[in-house]
Order: sequence, then structure tokens, then C-alpha cells
Amino acid sequence: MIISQAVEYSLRAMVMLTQSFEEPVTVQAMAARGQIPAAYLSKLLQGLTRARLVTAQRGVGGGYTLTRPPSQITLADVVNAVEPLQRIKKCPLGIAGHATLCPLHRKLDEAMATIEAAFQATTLDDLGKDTGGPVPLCSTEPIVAINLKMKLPAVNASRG
Amino acid sequence: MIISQAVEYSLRAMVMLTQSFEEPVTVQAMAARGQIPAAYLSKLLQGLTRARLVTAQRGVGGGYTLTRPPSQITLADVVNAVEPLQRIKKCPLGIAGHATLCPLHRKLDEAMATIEAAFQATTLDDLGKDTGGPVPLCSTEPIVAINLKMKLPAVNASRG
DNA sequence: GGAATAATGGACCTGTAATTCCTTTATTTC
DNA sequence: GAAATAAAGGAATTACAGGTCCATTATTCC
Repeated sequence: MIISQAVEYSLRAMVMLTQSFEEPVTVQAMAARGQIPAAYLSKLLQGLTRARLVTAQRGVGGGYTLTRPPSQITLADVVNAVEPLQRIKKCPLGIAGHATLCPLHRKLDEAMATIEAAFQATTLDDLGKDTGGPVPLCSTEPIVAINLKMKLPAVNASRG
Repeated sequence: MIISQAVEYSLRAMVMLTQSFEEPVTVQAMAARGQIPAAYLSKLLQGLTRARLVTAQRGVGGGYTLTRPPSQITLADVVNAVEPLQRIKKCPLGIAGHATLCPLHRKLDEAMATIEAAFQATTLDDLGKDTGGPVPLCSTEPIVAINLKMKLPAVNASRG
């Protein structure tokens, strides 16, 4: 895959936060809607918090919110916060004595440069509106319908 | 990373085979020169053999050879043989009821399409000559010099 | 045919990403 | 201040890519 599971999940979450820019969204809500393991998403969001892309608010009515308007957050911001896509700047074989990369690694780095550029050029806002197709995150159905598929957070359990 | 370690190693090996298109190259030789764990490379080459990109020849003077001229093998061929880069063709969230992808996944798929195109457009032959820079695989030094860094295949041991 | 060379392949180990579980801390509401 | 909500975070587990080891099979050379 071109991006890790962690990045994919993080992007889904960020898109959801974009859609609800005004009010905080809980991990549970995002996990359910984005089909992401809740505990794992929680970890990812902690990372995004440290990267200052989102802020957390505890307690009732709390959840996560974007720190900046979606138009000012790029895909690259998110990707780099989760796991920086590292360009090939020097020969992976560690051979000294030449300045530029060999053709193979130059090609690979070019590919990454292309991706990087595309990610830098795309803001969360772009994802929220740019099309005539389905709304972001594929959710044309009401959220309720999606939640039915989820294992609900234990109706009768003592979950904290 | 944009490509896995397995793909990176495989590409290195294929480039080395390109450089020695006439005569077979052994796993040991490629492992040493490409700084790849020999046993692991062996597995990778077995995969490339099954994918009909290389052929193996056992015994003295044996090794691996490309099945086709380097000009007829693309980066995409190699990548797909090792681990196919899978395009996003339907919504990863499995939500039915819409034909096209949501903006996020459309973007991600676009990125992959770009990579795919670049890989399809580049042959092994391209990597062997296209530049004025360092020769392929960063090796401007004589191979001997590189081998000195390697743990040699046991001068005094009973390795089979 | 025996010795050396080299790929084949199965089994196993290892490190890291992905995931779960549970306890703690902060915040709100009543 | 008690109860409920929600994030924070440590610890452990699982899954899989990456990597090792060793015995086997094929091939060449003498």
C-alpha cells in the first residue's frame, strides 16, 4: 500500500472533523462512522494532538476539533504528523563519493516527490467539496444506518 | 515508505541483473553488492522466478538471469510481481449505493495511479543508462571495495 | 561418481505495525 | 461532590513483513 493503515485512519478522522468543524467529535463517533478500531483511533488522535492538528476536549460534550480551518490543513500535514514520508536524499547503500542518486533511487524519489506535491496541494477543505459525486468518506447513507453495522458500545455492560 | 523493503531489494537485484544481462549472477553476489540479506534475497528471487521475470540456473556458473531484455521489463512488472500496488476501485468502507469514490479515496487513488503510470513508463533499461550521473545502483567504486565491508562467506568454515 | 557450486523450499525466529484492554485523569452536569 | 462522559496513556496481544537457518535438489567440473 502507498500509505499505512495508520495514515488512512487518520485521514478518515480528519475528514470527519472537517465535516463537523464547529463542534467536537468523540473518538467513539469517528470510530463507528469511519470503521476504525476505537482504541487504535484514540492513539492516532493523541498523535495528531501532539502535532497540533487537532485539540482534545474532555468530558461531556467533548471530543476532538481541528485547530485550524480545513482550508489550512493539507494532506501532507496529516501524513507527516502520522508517519513522515521520507524522501531519498542520499544513497540507501551508503556508498560515499558521489553527489547525486543512482537512476533507480532517483526514480523512486521522483515518485515520492510527486506524491508529496499532490499531498501538499490538497487541503482538507478540497476533500469536502470539490466534486459532484458522493459526499466525503463515502457516506451518502444516514449515519444511523452505518452504526447498525457496528458492534455497539455494550448496551448492558459496565464500560467506562 | 512508498514501497516495501521487499520491493526495494527486488528492484536492486533486477538492476544488477540488467547490468549483467549476458551471464547469470548468483544470489551471494547480488546480496553482497546490493547490501541485501542473502537468504531473504533468495526468497525474493524465487518469487521473481515464479513471475517469469528471471530464470534460475543451478550449479557452477549458475545464478539468475533476466528472461527478457531490460528494455522490456518495467518497474511496474517488478513491483507487481513482488506485491501488487492495489488501486482503490471501490469504497474501502464498503458502503454500497454509489458508483464513484469519495474525494479522499479518489485523491489517494489518483496518487497511486500517478505512481503506477510512472512505474509502467520506466524500464530497467532506462535505469541503466538515462543519466550523466553515477552508474546504476550507486556503485561508482569497484565491487571489490564494497565487498570488503561485507562479512565474507566464511573463509575457513564448512559452509556448503 | 564424488566434490563443489548454487538454487529450492520448509521451518522458524524477530521486529514492528496494528490492535486490544484497562486504569487514570480531566471536564461537565446535576 | 457524586455520577457520567470523554480523552490520556501504559501494558499486553496479535498479525504480518522481514529475516535466518538448514536440509534438499539440481548442475557442473574433475
